[in-house]
Amino acid sequence: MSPKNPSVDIEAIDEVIHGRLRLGIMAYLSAVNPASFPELLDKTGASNGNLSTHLSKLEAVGYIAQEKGYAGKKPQTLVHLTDSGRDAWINYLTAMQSLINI
Amino acid sequence: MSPKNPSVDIEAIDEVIHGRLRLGIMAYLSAVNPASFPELLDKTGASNGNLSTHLSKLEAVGYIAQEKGYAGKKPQTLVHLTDSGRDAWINYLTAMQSLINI
DNA sequence: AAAACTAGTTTGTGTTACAAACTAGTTTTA
DNA sequence: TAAAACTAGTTTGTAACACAAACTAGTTTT
Repeated sequence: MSPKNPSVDIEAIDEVIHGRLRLGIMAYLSAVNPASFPELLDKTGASNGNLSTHLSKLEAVGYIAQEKGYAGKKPQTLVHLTDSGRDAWINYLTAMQSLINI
Repeated sequence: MSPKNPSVDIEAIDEVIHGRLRLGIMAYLSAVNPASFPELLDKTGASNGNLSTHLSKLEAVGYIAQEKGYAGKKPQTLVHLTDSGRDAWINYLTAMQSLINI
């Protein structure tokens, strides 16, 4: 419950998703699931380090899962959106929509 | 854009607006313009200090203007959305929409 | 066998968000 | 008429965050 009664409910915005890069990752995964690390690098334009960090953050809250395997002899991380992540994404969209429409 | 090759243009998201509280401020001002400081406090649920800081940030980039006057003998700051701010808001909505719809 | 490339992770630094503490004036209460 | 409480903000200190550079580790090419 909000302490006041705000008509712009910014508390409803999930900060874990809201961060710009994580938002991009989630948006992309909502359409393409799973996606590889290099694919996300390319689509989001992030640096390796930054992508790695934010994937860890999304994984820590259970919105994605990183499946570390191999494509031939090269290591390949596949990033999956989890059920919980998809739920959170839907909630985020709903919250943003009601905020934007006031 | 083809649904098989979605792109996520996170650069298009205006970070000044994207911050959660600033997003709330802009969203509220897009509907109620101008709004007083206490009104924004109430509607966003922010603390005074935090609201003050973020208003300064929005003012610094020219998205809002703070008109400091009096209501009777009490000081009253009226916060106006500027034309530039309204443009930025429209652009933000557009960018978010294309990111969300992939 | 050295160089270059792929696929990431760790680390260091500047930026940001937030609330607590503060300033300044006004109204109420004792 | 003092003191307390309230309104309306601003400044400041700290913890969290974003980001890129540097690093690890293995693979392929020259």
